[in-house]
Amino acid sequence: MTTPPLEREAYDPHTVQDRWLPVWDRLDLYRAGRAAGAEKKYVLDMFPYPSGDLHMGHAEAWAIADVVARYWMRRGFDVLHPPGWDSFGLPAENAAIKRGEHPATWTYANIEVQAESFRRYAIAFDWSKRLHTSDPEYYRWTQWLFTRFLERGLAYRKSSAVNWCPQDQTVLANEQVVQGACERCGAVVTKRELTQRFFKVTDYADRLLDDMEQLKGSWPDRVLLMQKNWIGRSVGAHVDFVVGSETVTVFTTRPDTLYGATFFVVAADAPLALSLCAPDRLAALEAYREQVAAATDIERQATDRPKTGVDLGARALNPVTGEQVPVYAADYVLADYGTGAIMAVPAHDQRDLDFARAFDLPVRVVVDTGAEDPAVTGVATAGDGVLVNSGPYDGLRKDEAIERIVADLEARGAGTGAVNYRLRDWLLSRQRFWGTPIPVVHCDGCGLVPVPDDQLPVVLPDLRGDALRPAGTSPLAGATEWVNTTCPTCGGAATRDTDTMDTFVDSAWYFLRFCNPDYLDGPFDPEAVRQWMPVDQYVGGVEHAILHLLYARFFTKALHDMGLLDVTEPFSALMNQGQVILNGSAMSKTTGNLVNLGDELSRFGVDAVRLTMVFAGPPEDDIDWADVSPSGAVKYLARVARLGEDVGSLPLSDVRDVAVDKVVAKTVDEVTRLVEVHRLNVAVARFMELTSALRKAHDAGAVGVASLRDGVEALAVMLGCFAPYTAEEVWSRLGHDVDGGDSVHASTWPSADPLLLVEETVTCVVQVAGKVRDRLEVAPDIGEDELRALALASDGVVKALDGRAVKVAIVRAPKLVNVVPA
RNA sequence: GGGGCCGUAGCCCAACUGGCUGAGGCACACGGUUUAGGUCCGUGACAGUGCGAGUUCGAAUCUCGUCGGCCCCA
Repeated sequence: MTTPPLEREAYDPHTVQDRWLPVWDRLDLYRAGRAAGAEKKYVLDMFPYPSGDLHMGHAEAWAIADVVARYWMRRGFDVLHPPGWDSFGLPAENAAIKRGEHPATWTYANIEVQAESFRRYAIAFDWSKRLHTSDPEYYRWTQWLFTRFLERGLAYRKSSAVNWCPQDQTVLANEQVVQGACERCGAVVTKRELTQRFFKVTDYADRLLDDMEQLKGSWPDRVLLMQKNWIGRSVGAHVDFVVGSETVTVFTTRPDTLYGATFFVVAADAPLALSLCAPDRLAALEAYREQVAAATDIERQATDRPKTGVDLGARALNPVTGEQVPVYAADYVLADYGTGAIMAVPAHDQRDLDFARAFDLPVRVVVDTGAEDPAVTGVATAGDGVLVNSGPYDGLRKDEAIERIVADLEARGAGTGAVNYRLRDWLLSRQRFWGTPIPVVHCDGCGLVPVPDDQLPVVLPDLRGDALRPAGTSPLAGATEWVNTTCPTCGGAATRDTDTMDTFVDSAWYFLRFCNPDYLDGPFDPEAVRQWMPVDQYVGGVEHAILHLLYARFFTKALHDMGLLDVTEPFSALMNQGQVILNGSAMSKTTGNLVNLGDELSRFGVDAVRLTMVFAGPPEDDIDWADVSPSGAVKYLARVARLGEDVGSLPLSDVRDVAVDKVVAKTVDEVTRLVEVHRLNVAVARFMELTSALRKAHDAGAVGVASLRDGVEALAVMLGCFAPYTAEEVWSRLGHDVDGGDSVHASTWPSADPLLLVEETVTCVVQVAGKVRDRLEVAPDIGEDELRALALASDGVVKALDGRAVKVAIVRAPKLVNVVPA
């Protein structure tokens, strides 16, 4: 191919993009399996939601992951890097209502726009692995998996007080309620008593917690910490209190404080409060319950909130002391945590103490921590200590006491050691349209009947526009023809379940489907999954630290237990890239604080935007677009292109220049290490230094042409992972027949000749009292004594000592000697 | 209230297990190139590492305190 000469004056990135993109498409460079037989690597970004075109955040995340993917390709690994879309969800539905369309119209149009942007952005995707979760070919298998969970009792229905978003008109999982508000729309979440479907995540609480051990070091610590806190395992005991004719079990982490339990509290909104209440207190309780219903969970749990409650006129029998203590209903105890009831130990729990002081209840110290009496100070003592006022347990240390008391409770059948979790089961049903239909049929005769596998998928009916308006029940209920069906078991009249699944169900297993998205005989191809799983590098925002990552881990473990998967953890390594912000705050359409990715790409070109993204700082740091300089990246890339042109046009020769070879080897060595540990910004800095060094060598007279060519070639290969277009341009300038298949993106990562990395002399710094006074060129393997003698005799040292005696000379051969004067 | 992270030039950020008063980029200044204050090439200036103390032969790096910012849990 004859390439038009590159204009000196203007390096136009768009020309270069237009030149290479079609060539790459034809060469099909990134297909998984190209390096069949080589060790595999699976690189994955958290797949995007198709809301409009790609934005700056996408550009950062994919730029980072693409460097990793391309690096591994250059290193000879067989790399899977697939594109896909998390394409069910509310924004499509809301858009469809507004436009009077089907949600698919908006969704698939956006997917096409994003796909084209990814292509132009030069992400090294294997497009043959593309998937969309809203395709019937995909959600068929989401339904199939749901049925498996159902069969194993891992999916179930129950009635409970659930989170309800009044804006989106649907229930939400606990994980989707952030600070009391809907994670998606921000509306304040309320509670509703509804029958909903759940996944039994709590069955896996221990393993989700314990298996994090194997993720340590390759997942960010803070993500592991957040998951740990979310699961919230606490060890303690269940203790049975008898209230009237009922036995009420409480969970406590402090069974050692049973002697200090001076009252008993049930959650005001729990049904238990009503059943324990004395008849003459019912009116007061009802009034209080109304008040409580109006408060949000955040308000209820605020520590500085005045404690309120109602005396239920009942007594609870403490199984250890035989004491009868008063029973209150209060809102600081939550109905859905533990058993919804607690034994209150005001001396050693701050909230109990606050309540005791408000209601003038006794405070009895049973663990002597050495601190002052909580009844006096108002500060509960939660620390370690020795038991007092505790009958036979007096004098025991806290941990001994816990052990003994639990044993005694168990012996008497009044309690048992227990573990409690903060984690709740995952509420998966939604009252919205654009999601995976729950494949269950309601039959009067047979009850709830799962749709048989051979009748999947249960395809969404064609609803559009106003038919999708949320009304508190799923829009699917309005599709009469769709709802009315026959029972797969008895053949009689039956109705379909009208709820859809949380879109987090779709994304809890997509990484498995990616291994072979065309597989027809199951949700994923066991052979392909065995080959590619687990994901070697997962890249995504920290906002999924709990939600998606917890669900994906749960699915992986559950599928493992079903014998469908070998692995127990889906993602071996996780990287959280930062956000792209502007002028110190998040980009937002509503405030106009926004940079449009398409505009930036038009102004600076793809490579400059990609390079700016990775050069701005460590991948996990936020990038303030106002602080960085895409035009600087443009200039740098133009410099590289010119270097490629100049060096490429030198007459071929075998002459080498060891100095150049050394600089190149050193850069290759360093960049390799930097990319391995994802210090991509530093790697770019090294590229810039190498570029300057090669430029200088070239301008100095171009001896050692072979070294120069090899240097530019190595630069092109490495830079190709970051700035694929410019690198290809340079590669082609060096004489490679890209059109014929010799693309820089099919080349091999350079290796640094170890011999070139060895320095034959090292500069030894000679300090006197910590200040540099001389430098010596010494052999790298110089002996300590020899170096000490050399240093002491050096001019700088003699001068600095000025006749003073030497107390000691610290020698760190071969790099440093520090002479300490007496 | 508890726990964690961070603080390097005007700005963004490097610096392996403490060891050469510290990389790269942006912005800036000067010189050359130029019709051009643009591009390019070159040169240069700018930091003693938030502040205070300690440990050490030696501290950006370790310890303590303090100020400031961020995150998680409660």
